[in-house]
Amino acid sequence: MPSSTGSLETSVNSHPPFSFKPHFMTTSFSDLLAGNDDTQNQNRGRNSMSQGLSDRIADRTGSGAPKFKSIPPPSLPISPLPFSPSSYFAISPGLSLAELLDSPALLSTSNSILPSPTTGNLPAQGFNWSSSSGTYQQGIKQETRNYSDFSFQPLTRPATASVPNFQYPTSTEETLKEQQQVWNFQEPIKLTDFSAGKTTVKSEIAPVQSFNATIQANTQNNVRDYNEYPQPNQSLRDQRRSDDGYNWRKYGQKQVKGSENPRSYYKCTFPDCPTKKKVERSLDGQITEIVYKGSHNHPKPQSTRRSSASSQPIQASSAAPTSEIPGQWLGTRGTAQLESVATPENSSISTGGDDFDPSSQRSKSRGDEFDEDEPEAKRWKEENENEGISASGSRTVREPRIVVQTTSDIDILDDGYRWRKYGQKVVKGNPNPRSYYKCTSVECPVRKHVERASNDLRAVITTYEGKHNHDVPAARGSGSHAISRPSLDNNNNNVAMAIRPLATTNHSNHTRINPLGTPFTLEMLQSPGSFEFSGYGNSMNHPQPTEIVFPRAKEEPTDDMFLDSLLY
DNA sequence: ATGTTTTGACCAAGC
DNA sequence: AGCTTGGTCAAAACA
Repeated sequence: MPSSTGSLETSVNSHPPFSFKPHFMTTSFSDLLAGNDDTQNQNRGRNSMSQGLSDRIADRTGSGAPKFKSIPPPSLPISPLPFSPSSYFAISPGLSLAELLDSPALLSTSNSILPSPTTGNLPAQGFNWSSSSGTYQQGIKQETRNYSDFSFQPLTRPATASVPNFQYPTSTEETLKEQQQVWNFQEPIKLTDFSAGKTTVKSEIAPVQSFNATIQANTQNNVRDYNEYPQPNQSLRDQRRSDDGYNWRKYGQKQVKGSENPRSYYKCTFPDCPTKKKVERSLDGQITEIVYKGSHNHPKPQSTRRSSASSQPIQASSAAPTSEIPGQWLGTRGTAQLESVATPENSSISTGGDDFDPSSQRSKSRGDEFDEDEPEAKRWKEENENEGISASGSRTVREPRIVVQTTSDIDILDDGYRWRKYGQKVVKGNPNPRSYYKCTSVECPVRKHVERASNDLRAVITTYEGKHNHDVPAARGSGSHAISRPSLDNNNNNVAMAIRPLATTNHSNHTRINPLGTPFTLEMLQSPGSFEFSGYGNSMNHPQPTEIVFPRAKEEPTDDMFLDSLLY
């Protein structure tokens, strides 16, 4: 292995604790629990920054016109971990599960689903993850505090429910300003891996917190008129600012098999930072997939010259944006640096340890960083809603995938079993990579692979092979998951295929962490134990380190049953 | 002068 | 053992 591996292993260990801190409300759960004033800091920062927003915009654009798509979505503030990480996963004391379930956010139906290419995502799981507490979380603290400081803090305006605000007001500036603090969590985020990261295996000290997160900005259903927003020309400088805040150095490019899109390899330029990312972009320059690996072991550079501005080609076409980048990249004419968008932070997911320090520049000023650029919420929304926009306003179907892969190769997919990813391949006839997983149980022969249908990116095909010779492993920190769910054995054929057509409604921005609203699909009926929720909207998948477990739809064919299981 | 990108070559893993 | 493929290196080119 390259030398980089070595540094990776060492640096990762120093990573800060992982935290997942959804700021569904003005005050995050964790804040409510711990009285963390980080949010306050953030809010202050945002407020202050919003004051000078117009000025900054004017300064930047020269026209005063806001540039909505030129800048990465607001990175989620990553707050320090002044207390047990478990609190990050805990539901506010005053908020019961029932309340959560009753909340509009949870109960609202949304058909906006977007499957992870590798796993279906059950929004509920994401919710579980974010809202649960339990032994697993403690385990995180104990075992993996050195790794990822994972903070998930969508800041939203006050809400009655503990869910991100997915609604996105569109027109007025006031609204936009207001939305600056709103994180439109529309992308299904799958967080599947919290197991030990392989990058730290050598250390043999403490398993490192890691996770796999797949963020899919599938927005084809949320078509918005491109002309609906200002489309100022974007200067190079501005575009350079449109990054994830980190500096990346491109160290390679490859043409991967099965895809005509070249893949670029980037490393974080910070000394000894193990973070890498792969960016795949289509021939027209649009990013089709971003895969992050590892996590930053340093705060985001404060330098005005952020990341790879250089690392990403800038397509400045003032007249005819031919290659709009999906999601946030598509925004302004010209283009974009994808990476920025894709960065876990921007996605409200951060593997990096940066920002964990409340006193860090980032923590304090993150809001500034983005707000000064533009209304984040709007941009974010657009980015998520739009898959691609041509100069004429027509859209292309884009489905950029943002995958945070950290170092672990153990996945706990949402079927309750633990899976080890042992390969990924692009098979003939389907340009979409197929992720191969093995059940991690000893001597269990079951394997499965997941791929996105070639003819319909909204469909995910999950194929199972073999039969589990064991029960569903108890969920870490809970076990309820395993308990409630019948083993795959019960009806597992040697080979089962689950095809999950994704809903194609136009309500992605309404997507919520809503296990109930997710349509039951063919997969639920066919999948031998694995029901993978997905959504265009918010969908976070998470291993089962949570106490709140949403049973698989397959097993809970009805909402009532589902609720019952949750409220037992 | 410095840092980044490009790109062909090399290496390792998987089959 | 050989082939394929993905990931990385590193020198040259570029900014």
